[in-house]
Amino acid sequence: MTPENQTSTIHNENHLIQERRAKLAALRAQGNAFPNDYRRDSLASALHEKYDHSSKEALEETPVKVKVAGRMLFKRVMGKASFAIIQDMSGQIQLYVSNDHTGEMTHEAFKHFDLGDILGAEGTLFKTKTNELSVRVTNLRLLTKSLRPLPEKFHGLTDQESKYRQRYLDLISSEETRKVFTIRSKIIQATRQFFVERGYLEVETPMMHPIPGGASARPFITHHNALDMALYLRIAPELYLKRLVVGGMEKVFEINRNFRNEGISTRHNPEFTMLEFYEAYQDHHYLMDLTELLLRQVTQKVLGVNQVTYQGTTIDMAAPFDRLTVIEAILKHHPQFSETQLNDRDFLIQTLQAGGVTIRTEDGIGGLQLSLFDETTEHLLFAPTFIIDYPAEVSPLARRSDANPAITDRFELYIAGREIANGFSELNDPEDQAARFQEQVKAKDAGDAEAMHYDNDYIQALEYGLPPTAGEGIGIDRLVMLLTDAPSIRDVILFPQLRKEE
RNA sequence: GGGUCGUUAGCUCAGCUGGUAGAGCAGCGGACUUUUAAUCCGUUGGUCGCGAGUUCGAAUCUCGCACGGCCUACCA
Repeated sequence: MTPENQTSTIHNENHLIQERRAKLAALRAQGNAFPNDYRRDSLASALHEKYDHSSKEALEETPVKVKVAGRMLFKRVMGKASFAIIQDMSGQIQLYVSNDHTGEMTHEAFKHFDLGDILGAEGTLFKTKTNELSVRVTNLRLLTKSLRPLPEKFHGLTDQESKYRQRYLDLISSEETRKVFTIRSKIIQATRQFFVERGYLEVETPMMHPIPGGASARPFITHHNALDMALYLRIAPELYLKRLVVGGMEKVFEINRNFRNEGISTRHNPEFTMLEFYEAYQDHHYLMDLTELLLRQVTQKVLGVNQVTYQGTTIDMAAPFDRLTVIEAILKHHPQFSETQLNDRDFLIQTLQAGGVTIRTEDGIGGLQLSLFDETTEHLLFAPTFIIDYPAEVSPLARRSDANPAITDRFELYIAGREIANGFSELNDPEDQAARFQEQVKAKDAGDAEAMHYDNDYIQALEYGLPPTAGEGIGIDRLVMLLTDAPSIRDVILFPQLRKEE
C-alpha cells in the first residue's frame, strides 16, 4: 500500500466508515455497545463434522439448539428473510434470520448490520433446500461493531504488502493464509513432541548476549542502561546450549528466535525461528539419522503424507536422504569436472573467478571447494541431501575428523535447493576451540564483519569438560516454507519485517 | 545493492496512439420468506503515489523521488 492510500485508510473517515460510526453511536445510545456476556457453545467446524450427514428430517425431529459466534462475511437479504455466513476460529456456518423465527424487530436490525460485524447467534440447526447446514436463528446479537469495511469478499486482499502489514485482514479473508499458520503451529508442536518424547529438556537461553556467538553473522547491537553495557541480540543459542550440556543437561533443545542484521529477501527475515538441539554421547552420524526421522515424522503427522510438492517439484521425504561430500555433490551434478581438478587450488580459483566470485585470500582448498559448491550445486539439491565433510576453516565450532584434521564431523541438509539444517559433532577440546577463536579474531581484525568473537567464558566452560556431544540447528521458517509450499519466508511469518511506512 | 514490473473509489480491477474518470464488490434507498460471490431497480463515493517538466490540455508522455512485488547477490 502506498503512503497516500495508507493515510486515507488510517486517518480519513470516508463515508463507509462514517456510516458505521453513526450505527455505533446508535448502539451506544441503546445501551452497552460492546457487551461481553455472550457465551457460545459450538464451533462451526464441530457442527459441520457432527451434523453435515444428518438428514433434513432428523434435524427437524430432534432439534439441536446451538449458540455460535463469529464475524459476518456474507449477508443476503431477501425481504422478510435473510442469510448470513459467520466465521469463527474453526470455520464458517450459515445463519438463517427471518421475521418468522428471529422476529421482525431483530431482522430489521440485522439488515443494518455490516459485513465484518461480530455476531452471536442462537437457534436450531436445519438443512436448507440445497442441503447446507444452517442455524435457524431465534436470538441474534451484535457483539462488536466493525467500523472498517473488509477487503472485497471474493478476491480478498491481493496486495502482498497489505497481506503482510495488515495480517489480520489477510487472516480474515484468506483460508489459505489461515491454513499456513495452522500448519506452522502444528509443525512446531510435532517437533517439540518429537524431542520431549526422546527425553530432551526444552530450555530458553538468553536472547541478549554480551558476546554474540554460535554462528558467523552480523548481530544487532543494543544497550542496557543500568548495566551501561552493549548487548547483542543473539545470532544463535549454540554456545549457551553447550554450556548446559557441560552442566549435565545431556539432552536439550530450544525453539526460539535468532536475529541477524543482514539482508532481507524471500528467504531471509531479520528475526527467524531456529530449533537447536544437543545430545551428549552421540555424533553427527546419529544426528543425520535423527533428522531424517524427525522430518519424515513431522511431515507425516502434520500433512498426513510422505511426498510434498514444493513450487511444482515433488520431494519424497520417505526415501532415504542422500549423503554426499562436497566434492561428490559437485561431481554428481557437474560431471564435466574431474576429482583432480576439484582438488587443484589454481583450477578452483580460475573457475570461481570466471563465475564472478570474489576469492578471499585466506581461503584454503576446502573453502574454495565450498564456494564452488555454493555457486554450482546447492540450488540443484532438491531431494533431501546431507552434504558432509565441511572444511575446518569454515566450521570453528565443529569437531575435527579423526581421519583428516582439515575437515570436520559436520553436515548440512539441503532440501529444495536450500539449507534446512546444519549439524556436527561438537568441538569439545578447549585448547583447539581457543585456537579457532583466535583464528576468527584474526579474520575479524582483517575486516570480516561476520567472524566470531573470542568467548573466554565459553572456553572456560569447555575446560570443565563438555562430554562428546552432537548438536544441530534446523531453520523452522524454511521447514514451514517447504511443507506449506510457500515461495517467500514472509508467507510463513505472521508479521515479517518490512520497511517502515512514511 | 543491481535488474524488472507496479502504485487509479474502502476492496478487486479497466482506462488504447494525450481531450479532464469507469465497472464489479462494499455503502445508501427500494423490491424480494431457502440464498450460496443471491438477484433486480436507483444512487453516493476519486488530490489517478508524490514533485517537477513537455503541452492549449497529462491518469496517459519525460525526468526525479517515495513505497512495494518479483528476479538476482551475501547470511539460515
